[in-house]
Amino acid sequence: MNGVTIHQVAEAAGVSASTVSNVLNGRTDRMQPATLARVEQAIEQLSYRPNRAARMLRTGRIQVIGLIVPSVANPFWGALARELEAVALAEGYHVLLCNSERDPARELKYGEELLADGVSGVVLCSSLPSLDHVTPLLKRGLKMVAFDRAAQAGDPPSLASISVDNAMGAELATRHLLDLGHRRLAFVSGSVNSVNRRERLRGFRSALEEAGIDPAQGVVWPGAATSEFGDKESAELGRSAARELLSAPEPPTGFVAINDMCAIGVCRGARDAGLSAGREVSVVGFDDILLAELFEPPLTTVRQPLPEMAAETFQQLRAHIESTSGAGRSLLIRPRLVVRESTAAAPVGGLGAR
Amino acid sequence: MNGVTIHQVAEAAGVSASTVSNVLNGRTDRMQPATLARVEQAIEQLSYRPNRAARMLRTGRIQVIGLIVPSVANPFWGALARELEAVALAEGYHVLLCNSERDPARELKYGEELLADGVSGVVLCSSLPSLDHVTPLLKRGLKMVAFDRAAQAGDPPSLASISVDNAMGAELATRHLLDLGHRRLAFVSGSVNSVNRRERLRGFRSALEEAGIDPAQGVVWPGAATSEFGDKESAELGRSAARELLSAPEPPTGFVAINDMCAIGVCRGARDAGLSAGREVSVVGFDDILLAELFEPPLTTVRQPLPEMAAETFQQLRAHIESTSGAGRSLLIRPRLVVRESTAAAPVGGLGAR
DNA sequence: AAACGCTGGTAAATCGATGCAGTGAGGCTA
DNA sequence: TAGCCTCACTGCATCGATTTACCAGCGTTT
Repeated sequence: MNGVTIHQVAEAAGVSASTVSNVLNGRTDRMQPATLARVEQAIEQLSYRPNRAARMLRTGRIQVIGLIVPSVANPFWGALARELEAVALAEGYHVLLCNSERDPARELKYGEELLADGVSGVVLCSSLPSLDHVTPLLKRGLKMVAFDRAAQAGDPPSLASISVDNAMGAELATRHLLDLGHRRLAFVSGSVNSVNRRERLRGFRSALEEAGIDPAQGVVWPGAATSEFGDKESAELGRSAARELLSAPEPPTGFVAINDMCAIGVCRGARDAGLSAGREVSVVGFDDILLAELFEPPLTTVRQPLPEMAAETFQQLRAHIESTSGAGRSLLIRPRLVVRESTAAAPVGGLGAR
Repeated sequence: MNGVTIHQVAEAAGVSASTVSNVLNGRTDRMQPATLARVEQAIEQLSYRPNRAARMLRTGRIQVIGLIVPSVANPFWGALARELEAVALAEGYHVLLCNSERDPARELKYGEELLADGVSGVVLCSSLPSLDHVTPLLKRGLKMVAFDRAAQAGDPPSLASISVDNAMGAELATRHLLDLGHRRLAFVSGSVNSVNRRERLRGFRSALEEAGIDPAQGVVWPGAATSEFGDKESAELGRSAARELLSAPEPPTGFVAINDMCAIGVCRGARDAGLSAGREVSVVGFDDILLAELFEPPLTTVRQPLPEMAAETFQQLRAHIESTSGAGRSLLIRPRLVVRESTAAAPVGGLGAR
C-alpha cells in the first residue's frame, strides 16, 4: 500500500485534513493562495494519492465504469473496448470488463456485481430484443447506456441507447449494389432475432423498393436455427448461404451480409462455387472490422464509426451519472459506406450467362 | 446505492454485525448451525451485498485484477482478455482493462493507478526486452505476473512469467516446412526487438541446423525500421516481405511468419507475385487466432493454448497475492502445430522450375 | 457596544465492514 | 463452591477521505 494519508499531507502543509480535502476536490475559490500553494506543495512532495476506497466509502461512487460485451474476443467488441477505455481514461475513469456471452442471466449477474462494486455506470452491449431483464438494476439506481442497440418502444425510459443507424447502413449497402447494376440481391443474416438484424433487413427492403424492385424479389437467407453467435458461426453461415444460393436457379449476384465475418463467409462460399467476389458476384459487409481491409478481396462494407460512437456513449453515460434526472437521450449514428474490392459492376446478363 | 448494510442484516437476524461479518468471511466453524441459518436467511431476504469500498478500506485489498495489454482491439489480446476474465470470474475476481499501446510510460502509469486502486494484482502483457520500468511498482508491493514474455536474466526475481515456448514453436513450424521438402526458408518478422521475436528466430535457426542446413541459408527478413506494432502493420509487412523475397533470385518456398497477421500478409504478397500459399509456397503463422482458420487458405500455424495459459497465469497471480514469499515461478507452455492448408509439399526443383 | 455577516479555517461525526479483545453463560475440575 | 475453561457470540476501535457543524477574528452597521 501507498501509506500516505490526507492527514500526513495536512500536517506537512500545516493545515487540517479538511482543507486538503477541499483542495483535492477543487473547492479552492475562497481559499488563500498561500494556503493553497502550501497544500499543493505538500501533496507533491509526499507524492500523495487519495485512497480510493476511503473516498468511495464516503461518496458511494468510484471512478469506474462497467463494460458488458458479448465477448471481447470478437474483434468488433475488442475494438469498441479499446476505444471506450481510451475515452474513459482521458476522463479519469477505469473500465471493468465483462463478457456476457449474450446470456441475459449473465448480463443481469454482472449488473448486480457492478452495482455492488459501486461503479459509476455501465455500458451494456446487448442486442437482445428486450432489455426487461435489467430493469430491476435501473430501479436500484444503476446508470446504464445501451450500445449497438437502437432504442425500442417499451424500453425503460431512463435507458439511453447509442447505435449506428442500421436501416440506413443496410440501405447504403443495398443502394451501392443496385448502382453497380445488380438486380438479384440476397440478404444474408447470420444471427437470430436481434433488433439490429430486423433494422438492417428493413433498410435492405426499402432500398429495393426505392429502386422500383419488388422487395419480395430480394432473397432473404434466414440462417439456420442455430443459437450460436460466434465469429466462426457467422462465417460458416455466410459460406453455406452463398453455396446454396449460388447453386439455385437465377442466383443472386449481389449479397448484403449482416456483418463482416458473414461477408467473409459469403466470399468463401462463392469461391467454393467457382465464382469470386469482386468479379462475378459482389459482397457488402457491415461493421468494418480491421480484418475487412486485410481480407482478400478487401471488403466493401458499412463502417460503424467506433471512435465517435465510443465517445458519444461515454458522454451519455456521464451525463446520466451526473444528473439525477431520469430520461436518457438516444442517438442514431450515421454509418458510412467504405468501397473496396469485393463489389464490382454486375456481370451482363447475370450469372446465367456464364 | 443499494443501502442495505451489515447492521441491518444483523438486526434482522438478531445478531451482531460481527457475526454477520464472520459468516461473510467463512469463519463459521465455531458457530451454532441455527445462528448461521438465521444470518444466511437474513442476507437472502434483504438481498444484501457487502459494500466493497468499506471492505477494501479495512482489508486494503479488492477482488480485482488489472490486465495490461498492448491493445484489446488486437484479436490475440482480445481472446486472452476473454479467457482471463472467465477464469478470474470463476474465482470471484473482476478484471480492469488497460491498453498500453506498448508504451512503457503508459504501462507504468497504469501500474501506479492500479496500485492506488488497491487491486490484488496485475497481469502485464508486455514483450519489451526489459521490465525495469515496473520495478518501482513491485517494490511498492504490487503483485504482478508477466504474460507472453519468457523470464529473462535480470528480471526482477519477484516477477513470474508465463509464456509459450517461442523457440519450440518456431522449431515446430520450421521442421514442418522441412518435412514437406522445403529447403529455402524465410523467417519473416513484423516487429522490432522483442524477446519473443528473438526466441522464435532462435528456434528457426536451430531447426535448420538440426536438418543439416546452414542456418545462414535461412533468409531473415528483419522488417522495416517501423515502430508500429498494429495488426495492419504486421500484415503489410508480411506482404512487402513476400513480394520482395519472391522477386529475388532463388526465392524461398517456405515462410515462417512471426504471427498470424504477418502470415496473412505473406499469403497476399505471394498472390501479388502470382503464387499461392498452399501450392507453390508454404506459409506458417503463429498464435492461431480465430481468423487463422477462416482465412483463405486456412492457415497452418503454431497454436498458443490460450485457455490453459490464462488459467496458469491466474493461478500464478493468485499464489503471488496470497503468499508473501517473494519469488515467482515462471512457466513455459508447450505450443502445438495446427496443420491446415497454407502449407504443402515443396514444388519439385523449387520456384525456379515454374 | 451589541448585533450581525463574512472569511478562512478546524474538530468531529460519518460512511460500512472488519477483527481483536472482551464478556457472560454454562460446564468442568478439585 | 470457588476457580478456571470453553463456547458463542458482542462491543468497539479502526481504516482514510469527506462533510457538517462550528468558531475565532475582523469589519460593518445600527
